[in-house]
Amino acid sequence: MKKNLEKTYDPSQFEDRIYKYWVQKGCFRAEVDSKKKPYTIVIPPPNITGQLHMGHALDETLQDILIRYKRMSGFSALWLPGTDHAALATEVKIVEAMRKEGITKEEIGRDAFMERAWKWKEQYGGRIVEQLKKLGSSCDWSRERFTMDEGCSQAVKDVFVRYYEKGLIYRGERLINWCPCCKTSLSDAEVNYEDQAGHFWHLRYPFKDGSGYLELATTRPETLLGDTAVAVNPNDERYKDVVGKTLILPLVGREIPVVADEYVETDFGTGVVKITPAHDPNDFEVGLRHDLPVITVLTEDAKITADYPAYAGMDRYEARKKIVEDLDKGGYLVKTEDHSHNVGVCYRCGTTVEPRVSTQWFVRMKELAQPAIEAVKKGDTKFVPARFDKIYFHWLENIKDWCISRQIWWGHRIPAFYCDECGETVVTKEESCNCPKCGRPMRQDEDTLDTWFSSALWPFSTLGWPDTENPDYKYFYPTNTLVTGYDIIFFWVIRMMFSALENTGKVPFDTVLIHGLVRDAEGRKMSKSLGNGIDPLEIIATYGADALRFMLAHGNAPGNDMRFTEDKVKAARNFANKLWNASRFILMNLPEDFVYEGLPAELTAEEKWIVSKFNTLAKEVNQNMDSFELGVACAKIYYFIWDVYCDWFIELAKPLIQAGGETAKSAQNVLLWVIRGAIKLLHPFMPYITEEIWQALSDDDSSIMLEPYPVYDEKLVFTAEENSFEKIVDAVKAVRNLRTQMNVVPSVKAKLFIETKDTEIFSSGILFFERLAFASAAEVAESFDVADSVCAVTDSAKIYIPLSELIDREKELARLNKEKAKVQKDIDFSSGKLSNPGFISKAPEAQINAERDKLAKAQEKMNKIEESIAKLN
RNA sequence: GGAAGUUUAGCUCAGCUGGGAGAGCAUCUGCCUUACAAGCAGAGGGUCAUAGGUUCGAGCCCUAUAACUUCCACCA
Repeated sequence: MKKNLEKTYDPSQFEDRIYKYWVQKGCFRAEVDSKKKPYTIVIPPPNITGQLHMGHALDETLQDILIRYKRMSGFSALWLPGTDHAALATEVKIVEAMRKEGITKEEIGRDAFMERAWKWKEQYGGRIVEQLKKLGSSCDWSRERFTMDEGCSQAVKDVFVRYYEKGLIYRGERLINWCPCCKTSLSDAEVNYEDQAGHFWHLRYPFKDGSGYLELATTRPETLLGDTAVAVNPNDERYKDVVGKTLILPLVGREIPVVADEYVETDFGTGVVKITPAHDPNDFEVGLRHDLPVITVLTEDAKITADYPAYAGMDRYEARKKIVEDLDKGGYLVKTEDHSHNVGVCYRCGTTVEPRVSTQWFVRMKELAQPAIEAVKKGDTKFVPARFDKIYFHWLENIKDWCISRQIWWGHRIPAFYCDECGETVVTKEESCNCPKCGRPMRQDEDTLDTWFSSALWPFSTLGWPDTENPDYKYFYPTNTLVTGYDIIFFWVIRMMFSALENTGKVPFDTVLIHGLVRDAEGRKMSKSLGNGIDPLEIIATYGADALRFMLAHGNAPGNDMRFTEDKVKAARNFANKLWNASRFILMNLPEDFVYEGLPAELTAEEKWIVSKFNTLAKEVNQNMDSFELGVACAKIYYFIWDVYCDWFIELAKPLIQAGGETAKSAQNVLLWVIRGAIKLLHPFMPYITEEIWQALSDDDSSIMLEPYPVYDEKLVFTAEENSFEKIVDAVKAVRNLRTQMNVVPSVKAKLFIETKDTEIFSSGILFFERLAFASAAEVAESFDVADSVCAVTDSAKIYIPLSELIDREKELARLNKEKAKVQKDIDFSSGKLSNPGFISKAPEAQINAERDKLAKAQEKMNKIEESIAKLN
């Protein structure tokens, strides 16, 4: 079995090689297997425009940990990968690239543009996938999907037609969010709000009858051109008399009414609002209530329309300036105030969104939202952590209809056809169609669908739906865990929920594991504009994917943000190095002809000690993993490997190996058994190093990925009597501690006299004292009388160290008294608790017994300390 | 305006259904002990934001307060 490991841990030497090995061996492939339970994760498909960032790295790491854990735990575990066409984001990038070449998309036309876009996809779409592989992601690449591949596109059409036939989709003229730069509509979720400094212009509109003016305030004077009314609150005493009167719109001369509407706040501004139904969502609603005309004054790129010659062609901000000027000249401007307000911007290009009236397709949300709310209320789908269900409910309960049509080309074209002759509309899955009324060829809708419309179907469209007999769909759907950041609950999780319930009748997943953001060391969001982003690929190149993964998983709780610091990655790399060297030590100390036989039937006390600790670890790790406490599981494995296995058991094993013969052989088998188990537990977190070590420790080329995950084993539970090695550990610690306090350098060895009732255990541990407690020799007896010595005390032993030349009676007395005070505190605490009638009568029995046990041990220790003090006096 | 989160050692953060506060980094002391100085052995450091309450017992549960962060809505 002996294969050597390189002297230093260098992940760049093996990570890529191992990934290839896994792929070649088909380790990631999930099979439909009726003998196994399925476990499915669908990847949140990264955009084809994307480059791997820390957010992806965290998201993929968590998914890979889960999928590897489940795969090793005997599930048929499918992690289904793929990418998203990212309609608008991609189109923006392509248009940008074309602009540099001096071409516009209108010039080349739709077909040529699509050809170019597909080429772009071929060129860049694979990049992010290759980057995912660097992380060690164990996706089933044979099932890789794309939101615009044939199957997904089919599902999109199918759902659209289904919704249409059920009346869940409609087309209509509404005021929608419009990006004048991307020249498309946006859904509510695609608008971000930011604070902008602006002005508040107080204007006065004259009454037609010459009876003076009505003063109002606005942040957008340029929309005055589209005003069709002025509104006041019906309960506002100040304006009671003006309701119903007519005003003359300055600069335009249009006659507009004063209407009364509850929407107007009496105590904001002057209590008078100009109403521009075509360019403000609230005004639009007011307009509907009062049957006001809707006058669009801005073109699709936010310039004043030709209807207003004085301003025609001016950009909205240019027009604003000019109109304010003109208002001032005309005596309509009362004053200008500074005012900061929230402005909606396009989530892709950051341009200020312009509300605009246009004909769009909408999904009727009320009916769809209800089952999605109920599914989470019933617990069919759970959020981890649970608090995120509040955000989910809040959004769904206040949801408005979803604008799904986009005026761009890259995406799924809306499967609706219109007859230019008779105005008939047909929605169909067919590529083209003729008018059912007049028989003429129909014209397909020019628009495409919101990119999230196809993402919403991802959990089932990727598994073969709408073919509900598809074996993958039948076996792997519904999926199990969805892992994503809290920032896309609205965009994606909610839409998957209602889409799945409506179309498949089932929730798409049983658990949504939410993680936070990876921030920079100062806690700021990583962003391109700040330039504070850290490239995961660079970190991988320097420290290895295992170190990055471990860092991302370690000590992070679900839903919480984390800060990225290189120090944390270094700590993770150091841990990998530690494990690497421990493995190297084991290999170095195996004889040439060694054959691993597994856990020996007879175990020594120290072997039972480590086996028992490992068994407990396996139990806890499984529990933590099952409840998504990955960070906790990770920390426990770290602690076990470093602080228990390396710092204690390997040190204990050294003298055993030196002893040779059966003692050595047993120790070597236990060393191997535990490390093999430990790296299996660690494998989901650090897949590469554990595989590399596994293969070095194995005779064949089997993969650790295919090993069963360690679980708690009842047979490895020992009695308290058998598990007494902890007493030696305590004693060694006490001796070390004492020596440090006495400033004894390690090179000074001393003989130990161990006074204890547990003579058998301590006798068998003598060699450990020599090795770990700087002892030249050790003697064990029930009683000693050692002159001129200092004394280390535990609850089970008193250890005399004759270091006469170092002993200062006064100092030793002070030290023992300090120790005594500490133990006295323990005694007071426990006895106080035990003499509390409330505690005795109400606390669980196990708790009481544990307290009694603690008290007994403390008293034992106290007796020993008092003896030592007495001896000094 | 509504909601959520955070507040624990100098820094970054864990702490599972309530049972004497933990890690990493940093600091201090001593060690090149034949796997590892990316290391080993020790040490110091916390009124768990504040004030109440529930409980035999509270970092954890309840109420209020404060500071910070985020999300949603949005008043022209």
